[in-house]
Amino acid sequence: MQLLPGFRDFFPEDCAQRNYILATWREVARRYGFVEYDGPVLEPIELYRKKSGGELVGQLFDFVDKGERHVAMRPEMTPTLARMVAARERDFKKPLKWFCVPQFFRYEKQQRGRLREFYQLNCDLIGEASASADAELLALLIDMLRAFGLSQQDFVVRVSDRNAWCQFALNRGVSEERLLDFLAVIDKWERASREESGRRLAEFGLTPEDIEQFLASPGPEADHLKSLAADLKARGLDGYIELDLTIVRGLAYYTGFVFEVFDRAKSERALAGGGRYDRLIELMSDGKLSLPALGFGMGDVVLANLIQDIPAAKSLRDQWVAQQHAADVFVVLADENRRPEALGILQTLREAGYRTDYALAPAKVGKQFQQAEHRGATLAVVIGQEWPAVKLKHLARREESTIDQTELLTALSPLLAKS
RNA sequence: GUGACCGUAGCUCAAUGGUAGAGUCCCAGAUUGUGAUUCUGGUUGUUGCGGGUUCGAGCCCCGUCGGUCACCCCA
Repeated sequence: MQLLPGFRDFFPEDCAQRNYILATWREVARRYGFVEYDGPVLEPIELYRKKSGGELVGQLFDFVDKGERHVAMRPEMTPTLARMVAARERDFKKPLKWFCVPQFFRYEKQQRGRLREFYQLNCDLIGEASASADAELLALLIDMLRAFGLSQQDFVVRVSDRNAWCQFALNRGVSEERLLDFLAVIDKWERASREESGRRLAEFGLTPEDIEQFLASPGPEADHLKSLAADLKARGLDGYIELDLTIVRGLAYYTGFVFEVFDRAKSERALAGGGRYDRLIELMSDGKLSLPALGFGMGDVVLANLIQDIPAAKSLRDQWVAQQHAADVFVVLADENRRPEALGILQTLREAGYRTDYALAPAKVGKQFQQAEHRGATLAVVIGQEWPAVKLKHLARREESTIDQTELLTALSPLLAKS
């Protein structure tokens, strides 16, 4: 039996690496005062038809359940979040700072950095319309990536503003109904040829020169981004962002400020992306409630690739993983006749909270030390003929002492104190 | 969904159309109570799968499944 395409087994090492990412996401989000929430993995398909539109609907893992409901595995969090907020908005003080680390499903052809199943950190800030909220979210995003050992040399946040383009277009006579079509041309600007873009722009009475000129000197339409940059400069984080108006993003619901994160080497896909969606909650609540909101998503697949590529980030991760797996104490049974005493010690150590391991089957002492080494143990306790005395050995320092077994716990604890 | 390339041991890879191999990993040993290195021995394949051509196919042809990359889009 082979795996379904785009799905993963997590063997212990993979699982530890995944958990490292999830744990770091949670730690940094909480550092910024965000609280965790979650929702169902399965939703009625209408939830996504109503909002996501276009691409995402075509990528749904959907089916009809036994109650003949048409359902879909969640491909993103924002619709669920909007529903949750709309349902109990009055129970929470504003602004809401919520995050979650859900597993998502999208029926796409898999490639590097893109699977059919993945984890994604979602951070959303709801109920605050000011630019300071935009800056706060960007600071969180930047610190999040820095927590993985990534630096200014490794990634860049490209920030943009859809409103700047909307004003630009309206000032030049583009009708309001055609704004989304116009944004789609800008979205493809970097990937399409100049001729191709020119042909599309002609429909709006514009030329590539108009676009190039605006990109070079945006004018007052981009003032919002300037105050954003000032905020980040005060935090010393301005080196991580770049103004790039070619960022527009595909999703239809973004209303203003938008951004994407890329690795500097450009060898991976986008690491994260997000922006403002000030009208979405209103749409999801059928007009009953209107709250400004913004958020971003960061997937585990591209991030894991980048961590693997950047030595500093890789070494941080490996350190974390090794520490997760390491045993504190390994009990070496040097004399089979002392097995009952050894099991007693083993149990005492475990009840004291130490990660303690031993060889299940009788084995030579040398082999048991090999196992202790392999388990990353800090200490070995040798139990044998000298009972009731035992030997306590610090494996890395290769220092051994003989003590009475009743003194074991007091002798152990200073050696295992975390530095 | 479209196109190009790829598919050999758990992993990394060899094998002019002529008996499928190496390294690594794993396991067991090297004068009966201490970790490394080393040495010795051992296990592993319907060559992704199914057809076809041929005296003979890992190799050539077709299909299929899976992977990689590009398009598309995004995490």
